[in-house]
Amino acid sequence: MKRNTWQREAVRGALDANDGFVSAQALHSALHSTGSPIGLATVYRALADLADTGDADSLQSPEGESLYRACSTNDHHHHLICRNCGLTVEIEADAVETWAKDVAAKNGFTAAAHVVDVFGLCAACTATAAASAK
Amino acid sequence: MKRNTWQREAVRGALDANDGFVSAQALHSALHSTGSPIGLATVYRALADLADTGDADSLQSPEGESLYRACSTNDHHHHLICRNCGLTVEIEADAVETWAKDVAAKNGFTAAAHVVDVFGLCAACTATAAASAK
DNA sequence: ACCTTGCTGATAATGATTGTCAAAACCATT
DNA sequence: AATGGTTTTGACAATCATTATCAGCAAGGT
Ligand SMILES: [Zn+2]
Ligand SMILES: [Zn+2]
Ligand SMILES: [Zn+2]
Ligand SMILES: [Zn+2]
Repeated sequence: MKRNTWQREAVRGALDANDGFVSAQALHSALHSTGSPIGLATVYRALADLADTGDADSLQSPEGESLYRACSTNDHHHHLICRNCGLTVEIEADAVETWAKDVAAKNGFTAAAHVVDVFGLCAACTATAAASAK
Repeated sequence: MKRNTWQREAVRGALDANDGFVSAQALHSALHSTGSPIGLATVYRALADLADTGDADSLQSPEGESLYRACSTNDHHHHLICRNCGLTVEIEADAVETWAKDVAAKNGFTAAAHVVDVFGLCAACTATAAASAK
């Protein structure tokens, strides 16, 4: 049976309080800074659970770290992520969905899944970068 | 200045000899098994170089490992990868390219890059899986 | 051949993630 | 509210890929 613990709530809450994708380590730090004594391993476990049940999305950062996010919908969708501040925009892309399905089928592949993420600099970070570059 | 060493050639050659994406570790093992005394750190460095110069493509496996591949073209393209045997098919997707550019621009993002990969089971592996499942 | 300087490789260090396991927390039941 | 079977936790060790060190080697220009 699956039990309810304050630790799980804490992780879920911390995820919700965050706009963009966060690493397990970052989330653990954030929780600690608010006085929570939650353990690191527990944060990892809670995040893995949330990802399993579809309550959170996860992806690999370009550096290979696992990042997690609580999304507004549990429907399949993708993300546009600021590589500087982590700001994330959820995006739908029916065109990409059908394209992925087609290209897999045309090549005889089954059980196809896909990874589609766009990384960039958000408007705010772009402005900051331009200012500091002068 | 950039020097030519047999180590670099060895890594490039080993990459070429391989159909799909490989990890640095796997490539190092493969080289060792052919009697090459090349060092692990050197394999990592050579692969990073090849990826930098566009002579190799790299991506993060779903498990977070960095994988490399020598592609037939150095033009921008994506991959359809068998998650069982590693067979890789290079795919172009102009539609996806413009979509990625558009979605970034429409949200005020600059310096946009994207990660687009399709994972599945190739025809051969699908057949094998079906047979053993019976 | 000589010299300068980039390259190599054995090894240590790093850093994220997972495994361990006794103690603590849950929760249905008494 | 106390009990007991089970799950979860958390401090810490263990993994595992990747990177940093740094002294010795070698590529290329002279
Ligand atoms: Zn930003
Ligand atoms: Zn999709
Ligand atoms: Zn296959
Ligand atoms: Zn592309």
